[in-house]
Amino acid sequence: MSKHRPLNEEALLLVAQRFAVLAEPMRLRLIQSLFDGEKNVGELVTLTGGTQANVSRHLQTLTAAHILARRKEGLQVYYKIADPTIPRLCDVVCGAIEKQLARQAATFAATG
Amino acid sequence: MSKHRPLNEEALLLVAQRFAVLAEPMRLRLIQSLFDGEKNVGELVTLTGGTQANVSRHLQTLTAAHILARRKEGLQVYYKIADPTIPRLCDVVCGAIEKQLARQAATFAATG
DNA sequence: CAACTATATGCGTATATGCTCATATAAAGT
DNA sequence: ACTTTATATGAGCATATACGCATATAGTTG
Repeated sequence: MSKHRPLNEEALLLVAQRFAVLAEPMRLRLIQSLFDGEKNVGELVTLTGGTQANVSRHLQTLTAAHILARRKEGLQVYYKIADPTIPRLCDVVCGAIEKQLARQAATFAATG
Repeated sequence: MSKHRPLNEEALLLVAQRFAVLAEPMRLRLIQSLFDGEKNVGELVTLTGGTQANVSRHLQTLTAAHILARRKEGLQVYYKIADPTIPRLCDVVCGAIEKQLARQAATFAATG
């Protein structure tokens, strides 16, 4: 997007959609819970504190976006992070937010 | 988020909010238009094809998120990208999408 | 100060989407 | 086949937000 030629409308929508998928706290919780390896739905329900229905829905959304991958094993369904760029993406955003908060804290300390 | 300890609820909300800001096509168009330097609202209206009111609102949103910075010069207001991580962020997402589309294309070609 | 220009904003509406409850599906065990 | 367990999904509700229209504000020029 910065190194490349300007995106056409279609590509732009895809980028927006991808950001939208990552713009839900519960989905971020799920992603975070999966950073240390695959887990089944029940485990994710426990870890995130969400309801089973809601967790299942969000897992659907993340899988449809090719961010997670599904693996069925008997009654359980195991999910894992399928998109290797996700951790980097999250790191970049976290870094930006940390910097922003630090700057705000500094400004507050200086002028406040 | 991956290298760091798990985020607390508050940080998680901030990350989600930041992704949400980037999840709108018009805002991505504005960001894209600003990759080659600052522009005023009128120029951005022309470049993006949006209405003045809508462009102004989205610029507000982006500025509130500290993604853009505002500079007033007479009647005009100039905006520019203030967050240096934005281009990288967009590149990461674009790269992921390109890979995904390529993989889908390959699968389609292989299996018919 | 009146007219004009550039930008911002209040308000109403339409749409999208997250959440819950109940129920469906699928797989396993008895 | 029936029951139990794990996961998915349909329906309805509540909320968020993008957009358009009209208007307000700020700054400039005559």
